[in-house]
Amino acid sequence: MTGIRRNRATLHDVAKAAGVGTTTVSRVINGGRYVAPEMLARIQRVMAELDYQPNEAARSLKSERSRTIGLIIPSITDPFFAQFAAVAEVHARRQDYVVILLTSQDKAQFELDDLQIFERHRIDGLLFVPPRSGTKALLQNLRRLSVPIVSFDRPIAGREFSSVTSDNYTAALNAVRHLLDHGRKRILCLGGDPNLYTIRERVRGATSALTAAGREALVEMDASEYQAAEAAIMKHMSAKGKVDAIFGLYNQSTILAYEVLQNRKIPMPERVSLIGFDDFALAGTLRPSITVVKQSIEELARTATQLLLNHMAGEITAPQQIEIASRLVVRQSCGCPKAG
Amino acid sequence: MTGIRRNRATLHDVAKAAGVGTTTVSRVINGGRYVAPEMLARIQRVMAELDYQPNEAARSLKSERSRTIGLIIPSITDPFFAQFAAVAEVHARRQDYVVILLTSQDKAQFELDDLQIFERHRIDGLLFVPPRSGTKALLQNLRRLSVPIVSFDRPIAGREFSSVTSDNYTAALNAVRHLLDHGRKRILCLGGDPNLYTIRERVRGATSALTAAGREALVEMDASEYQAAEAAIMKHMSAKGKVDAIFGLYNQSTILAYEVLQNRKIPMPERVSLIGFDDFALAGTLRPSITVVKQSIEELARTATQLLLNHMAGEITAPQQIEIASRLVVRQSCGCPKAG
DNA sequence: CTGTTAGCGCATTCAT
DNA sequence: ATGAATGCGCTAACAG
Repeated sequence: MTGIRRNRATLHDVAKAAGVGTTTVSRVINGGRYVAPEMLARIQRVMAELDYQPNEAARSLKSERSRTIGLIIPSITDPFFAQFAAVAEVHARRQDYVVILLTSQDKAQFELDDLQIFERHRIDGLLFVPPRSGTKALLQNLRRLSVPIVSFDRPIAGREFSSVTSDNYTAALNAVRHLLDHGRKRILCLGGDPNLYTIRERVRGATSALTAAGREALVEMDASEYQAAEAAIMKHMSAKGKVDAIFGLYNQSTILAYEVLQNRKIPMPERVSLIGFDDFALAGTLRPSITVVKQSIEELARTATQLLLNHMAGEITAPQQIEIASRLVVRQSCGCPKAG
Repeated sequence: MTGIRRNRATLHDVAKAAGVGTTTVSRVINGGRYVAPEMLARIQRVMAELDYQPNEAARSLKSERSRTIGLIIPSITDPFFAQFAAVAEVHARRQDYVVILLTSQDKAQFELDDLQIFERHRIDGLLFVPPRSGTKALLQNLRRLSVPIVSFDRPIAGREFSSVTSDNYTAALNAVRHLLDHGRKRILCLGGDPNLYTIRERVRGATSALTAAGREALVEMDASEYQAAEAAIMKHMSAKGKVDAIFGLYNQSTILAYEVLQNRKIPMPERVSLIGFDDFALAGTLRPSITVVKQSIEELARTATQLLLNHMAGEITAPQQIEIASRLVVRQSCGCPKAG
């Protein structure tokens, strides 16, 4: 539907109609302090009558605050980032900020483009997921923005900006320990982009646990497609030291591992047990249900947003690196005798 | 990280540094028409040197266009709406629009709040999912916005605004026919909020198919929790005319139906077959895999966004009601002898 | 407590 | 093809 923009009432119109100066009306808009109660009531009534809505562009131009927070995530269809966006929106809104959403497809160039758009829109703060490979250009552009910034899920090299991440290392270490405690000896870490900070940390954690237990760290990164996952798994199944457990480094590889084991009729968890990093819908519904490392997305997101808002309010000035603990959600696929 | 806002270069600074008037610089920003080639190059160089980025607030104030599109969806964590948001963002961006995301929790009051926020930000167009119950206040506020509007997934009463929806009625009708073709005689339609347009249409379509076939329409709307779904299903399983098929009216009820049948060890699809409305991750991975009605979300979203952009460009003025066809994705749960 | 005034940065007549 | 001048709607001194 198309609509002709009517003549909207301006602050001046309100002032005139109420028989007061513009300052007073402006004060009412901004909380009504130092305004006589009757005056305030009158002006509010006039504003309602005229359907007055302040023009944010004008406010922004004058006040140098756009009441806007920029959000850059790789993709909004990834449930992990979607939940981040959801939480950020809610908390930002509580402080009268509005979220402008831009996605980066995890591409460095897109991310730079996004930053430029945000520069033009003069956002007051930025929440963002850094691209796989942080370039020097990225750092430059972040500085140029000259607003508070908090990175999410992955830190930015240099500790120059605040970040909120999961305890990928520790969580992976604990997950693998859990498999070792089940008596598993040959554990395959499967899948994930090795350029990703989170994946690298998880591999590092898993490797730590394995070497500490005197076990070999088996890692196959290429498992983003069913074929590749199957090849990787079957390679290790037919080797002399057959694997007896798989640690899925992220959602996709966990699900593919599950499918491969199902299709190959390899008993799970009896013959091969499975733990995945990241919970997912239906992880508890599949048979066997899948044991996973569950990140506290809500807490991650809330922490990041609050930290940003604190920075924006000037309450915190030094950059902070915050890590949020994940927990193991024990289901059936690891070998624990639990119900689904 | 906190940052002090540096003195950003303004259009005036650029003009001065380039030794030209502000008009010429403004022309360069807006496409560079009617500017001598050398001049254009020089100004662009100066802009780059000064890291000049136009202030959108000022442009908006002056031009009455914010280069902003408002997007209201019930929730960003719902994969259906997330994909809508993703597609909208991409297409909006191509036309140099930025998307401001607001969620409504499917609450009428939130939606009104969202509209007010958008009114202040002077969005140039609105994409939105109407709340369950459209009030007259909603219509008023939509009109007051006085910008092009396209509703998504659900129409707005009155055909006053454009809408893009799925062919819920027809798709449901076809799905139930498919079950009837399999020789199923007692089909239970399960779950969904009866206040939702989409659900009502699906029930209507299913009912149509059933009555046309001389079958009774069995409908149980209360199945949003496992307990309720189980009670509803088992009630119809133990009745004298046992159900032999279930039509899940939306994701959640389909999944719950699947779980109930699994837990009760009711052979699927032999004893009871299942079709769900809406595809979902792992629908093809579960055993048996689930046959679903798959909406063309990408097409829905693209159509809605393009329609809005067309309205905004003034290329289309009359409101349009567009319906996008869904298709049946045949897997195992309906009884078809297909591989998973 | 309240009004007057002066820009914020830009797009746009209107000249030239 | 270019420049000077005006004002978009609002906030923030400042004066009262």
